[in-house]
Order: sequence, then structure tokens, then C-alpha cells
Amino acid sequence: MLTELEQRILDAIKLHISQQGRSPTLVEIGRAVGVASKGTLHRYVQGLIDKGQLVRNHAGWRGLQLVEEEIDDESGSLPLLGQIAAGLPIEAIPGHDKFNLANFFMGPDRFILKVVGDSMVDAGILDGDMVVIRHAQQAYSGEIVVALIDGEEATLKRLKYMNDGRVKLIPENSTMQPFVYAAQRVRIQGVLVGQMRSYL
Amino acid sequence: MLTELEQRILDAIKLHISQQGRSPTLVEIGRAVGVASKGTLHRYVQGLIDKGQLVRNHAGWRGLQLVEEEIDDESGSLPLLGQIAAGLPIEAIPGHDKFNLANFFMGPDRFILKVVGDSMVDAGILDGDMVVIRHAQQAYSGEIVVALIDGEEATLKRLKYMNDGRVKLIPENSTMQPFVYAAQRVRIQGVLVGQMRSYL
DNA sequence: TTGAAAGTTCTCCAAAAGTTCTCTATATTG
DNA sequence: CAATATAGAGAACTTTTGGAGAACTTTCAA
Repeated sequence: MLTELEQRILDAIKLHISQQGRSPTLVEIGRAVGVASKGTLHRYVQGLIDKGQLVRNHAGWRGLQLVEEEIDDESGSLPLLGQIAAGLPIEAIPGHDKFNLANFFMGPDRFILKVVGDSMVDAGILDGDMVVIRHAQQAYSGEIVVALIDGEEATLKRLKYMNDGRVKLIPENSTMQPFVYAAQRVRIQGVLVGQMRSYL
Repeated sequence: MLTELEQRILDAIKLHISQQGRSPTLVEIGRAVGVASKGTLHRYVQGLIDKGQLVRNHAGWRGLQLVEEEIDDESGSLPLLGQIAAGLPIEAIPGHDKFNLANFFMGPDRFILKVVGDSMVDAGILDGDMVVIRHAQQAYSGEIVVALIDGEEATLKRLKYMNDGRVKLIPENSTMQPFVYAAQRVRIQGVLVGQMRSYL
């Protein structure tokens, strides 16, 4: 179990690696999470390594690597036939013939919510859809997140960080307006990683 | 048997864990149930642990864990937390706490296609989405189907039977026009039963 | 080769959280 | 009425977490 700061530091490292393609320095982590002391940061990073959340590749600077956990499963597969486009025959996707439903959505720290309302229809998320959320305290600008406003209202919106430090929550619906909040009023509870819908 | 306050405290802990992904502090529990004294709260939490309703994971703060009632049936399940609507807290769905991804889409005679193109965006089916299709030769008017035109072109469209016996294939995209075909030119290959999208 | 940047190892500190007490009050029950 | 269970406040304490920074070593590029 990670403490809040450990989680935020891990999120910041993941964010940096996927954005920049290399691991951040201690000072860069510190800027992301608001900690000034290299020593403190080193203590936390070492703690994450000890807990198995990170590994060090001994390559000098920026030597942090994520541990990727793979999910192995064979149940829950359907044949993946190929691609379908308007006006063309179904085209096979080379190298893929089985599609594992579980792998598509399963992962650590995930949960499912049922969407109520039309605020994200322009992003293809309709009333009644199921969304898969990964627990997270941090998110990129532009991601769709579950955000808690003033500790009371939870909402699914696209997140944008503004230059003045505030946070914009954008409904993907042309009839609705974005809202802008002071950063401390918005707490991110999770990031959208998947969506599904049944037509039965 | 739990007293009223014990039950309320247990409920508050469960709610907090499922919403925030980690156990609450004593003070947070206190705010939720309206008790100011840490000591009192500790007494009750300890009582719940003694009664086997909770376990402590000895991880320092926020170290409370729920007791797993049943062993997880199948892989491919994620917790179904509840509903999310704009401007409201996450609302629990009574009686549902596990969501089986496989069950949601699995069924006989089904296969998966990857969608290419924007012809169904208004129905919430975007370029790159995966759709689950059930093999079928017939479909109801109004269903979304994979249709083969003249034995050559496959396409995903909404199906309408017209009064004159012809068939209308409607793209759910306001910039595109429906096409009408003689019934014998259109062969239905399958009916849309599900759709999913990954944001990773 | 050399110096700035990055990482490591410490010590110290403060706030937050948990723990252990005692004290009080209000029902309920034998 | 006395005994008991429940509900609550809060003081005093310990532990955990979060944070700063000095002093040091290592890495890497100019």
C-alpha cells in the first residue's frame, strides 16, 4: 500500500516517462509534486523501489524504469476477424486472430462506472455506457478523468491545465460549457482507460 | 451483530475505500459519521476489527482493509463502483459490486471487428473502436448491422426496411447520406451487440 | 579534464495519524 | 435501583508521514 505522496511521485514518474520517453531526475519529480528537497525525493523513490513499484537500470542519471505487469489469460477471447470500413470488404488484420476481452481492459487499480447523462456524447461516451477507470491522483492535460469538485461532486470530464494554474473541466457536448476551477478545488480520482457498450 | 454506530462507521469506511481507493483516517471517518473524538472512533474501529468486520494491514496510516467475503469467481472481473453523473457524487448501484468483462460481451457466434472510418460517430462508434458482432442473416429494422453489398463491400450501418421492399443503410453521421438498395443486393452478415474502446 | 548537474546519505523537524487513557451521559434491563 | 451497554469528548502520548537541507559522491558533456 502506498502513501499519498508515494502514489503521487509514482504517478509523476509514469507521466514523465510516457511524455518524455525517459525517466525524470529527482528535481523534475520534485517540481511535479511540489517538493523542494532532493533528499526527501530520493528517500521516496528508494521506497518505491523497495516496494517493487520501480526498478533502477544502473545506467547513471534518469535510470528509473517502470515494472510492467502483464496479465496472462486465455479465457474471455473472441475471434478478431479484421477491420471493417465503409465500402470495402472485411480486411484481415495480420498477426491477430484472437482478441482477449479481459486483457483489453484489465489492469491494476481499475474499476468500472456506469455513465449517467449526456455530457460526453461528442467523445463517443453515451448515457448508459460503462467506463473503465484507473485510480490515479494525476493526469495529463487532455485526458478524460473522474474529478471530484470541492470533495462533493464527482464528474467525468476532459481535463485541461490552464496557464494560470487553474483547471478546466470540459464536457464533450457542444451544448454544455466548460468550467474552470482553482486547482485545489479539483481532486482527480481516476483516469478513463476504456469504454464499452452493450446493444442487447 | 453490530450496533447502529458501528454499522454507520463500517459503511463510511467502505464508501471511502471504493471512492478514494484507500482507507480513510479516523478524522475522515469522524467527519462522515459526525463524531469529533479520535479516541471514540478508534474504539469503534478496533471493535469492528475484533468482530472480524475489518482487518488492519499494518501499513501505517490508512491501513484498514475490508474483509473479502468471497473468493473471486473468475478472472476478468473488475469492481463495479456505481454510477457517475455530472454534478453528483458517485452513487452506488445496490446489489452490484463485481462486473464481469467477459460475460458482458461473450456469447455464441460472436466475433470482433475493428472500425475504420467515421460513418457511425453519431452513434458513439468512433474510428478505431472494436465492435462485437453476432453472426446473423436477419436483423430487425433499426439495428446496426454488418451488411455486404453486392457480395463485395462490407459496411457497418443502421438498417431500415422500407415499405417498397428495399433496404436503407443509414450512416450515423450527419455529413453522410443514407443509401437505398434492392433487398437482394444486401446480405446481412451480423448484428452489432457490443462496442468497446481503449484510451491507452 | 573539469565543473555543473545528478544522485546519495545523513540529520533535524513538524504536522498528521494512531493509541491509550479518563471522564461523562443516556438509555436499557434484570 | 444498580448494572450494563452504548455513545461521545478530549488530553496525553507514540508513530508515521512529509519536508528541508547540508555534505558528500558519481555521472556526463563541454
